Amino acid sequence: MLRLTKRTEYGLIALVHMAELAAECPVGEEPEVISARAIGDLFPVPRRMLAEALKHLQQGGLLESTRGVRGGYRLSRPADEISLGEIVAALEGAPTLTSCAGMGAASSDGGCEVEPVCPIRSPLSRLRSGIWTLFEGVTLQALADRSSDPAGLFSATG
Amino acid sequence: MLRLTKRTEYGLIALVHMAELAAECPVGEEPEVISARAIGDLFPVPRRMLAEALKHLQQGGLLESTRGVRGGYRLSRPADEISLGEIVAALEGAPTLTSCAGMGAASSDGGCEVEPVCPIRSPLSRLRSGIWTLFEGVTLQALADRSSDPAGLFSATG
DNA sequence: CCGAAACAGCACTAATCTACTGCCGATTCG
DNA sequence: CGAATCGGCAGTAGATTAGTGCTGTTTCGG
Repeated sequence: MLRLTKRTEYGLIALVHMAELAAECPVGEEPEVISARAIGDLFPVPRRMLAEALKHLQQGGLLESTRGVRGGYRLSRPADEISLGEIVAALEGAPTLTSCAGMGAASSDGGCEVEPVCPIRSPLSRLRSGIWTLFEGVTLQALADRSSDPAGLFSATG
Repeated sequence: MLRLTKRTEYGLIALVHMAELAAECPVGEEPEVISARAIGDLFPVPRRMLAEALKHLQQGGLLESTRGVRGGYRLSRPADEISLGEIVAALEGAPTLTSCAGMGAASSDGGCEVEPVCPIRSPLSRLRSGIWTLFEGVTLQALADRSSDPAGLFSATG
């Protein structure tokens, strides 16, 4: 249905919040970590699901985690070096667009019956690239910057 | 999961085929209609699902249907005047991207709990527009033109 | 040393959506 | 009148999503 999952939404909310925290932090200093519980208290999202999203983001290398009683999460990089593409990829895998996504030669899973004669395989692949490029061009910084004008989101790509 | 449905895939396959039929047709003449059965014989797709997709496209105003024994479907407009945005909208509704899609004031369905404090509502709305713009910029003609280079799909937008 | 806080990993359930099929009515050609 | 075709409705099985619970491991602080 061309929709992001809830987990991705929750992850984005957390990331945007962390980006704002980092923005308020003095340059050169590492911002404090924030726990899943703390984020869950700020936004009315299911705590457990939020933790799930944060875990995925950590595994994707976008967040650093600290364990223990004063532990929590923190952006592993500046917000302007994290792309929406990476975020979505970490949270729900690379956008596939179609079921016959990227299984070019390795279509041994008995997948797409249409493939040998599929007239939309190539153009859809290009479209997928287009969406991917769009996502790559949007940084977490741009998402977090609420003061930017509506066109500002895509400033990198035009 | 940011994926199109099978119905949309089947609809696209049919549309691309019809665009190719129209391209082979002498200028000024109306191309012959083609039945769901005929398309189903050309591509290994479930006939019934294909018919479903074609019905939606007809209801969306993208196809003209003729009933009866020699009936079938035909593009209601030239292929270069049909955008992928229209196609997707007809087949599976406008891209929502998030669950709290476009329910700005009319959020009486008890939907998004986060909405009052949601930090990603606005940027995601802009992103949705971006994807929509991308889809609007791709014509059925471009999808059907298999000889075009990979960059050709987005020639309209850059 | 011990307990509380927090991350990490696993399995499970319920609801929703998707893919697909079948049937019957209406229309049109021959 | 019969066959082919669109048109509409309902129903089923599987996959995906959303959400919850529990247990283990790490770390801080007393």
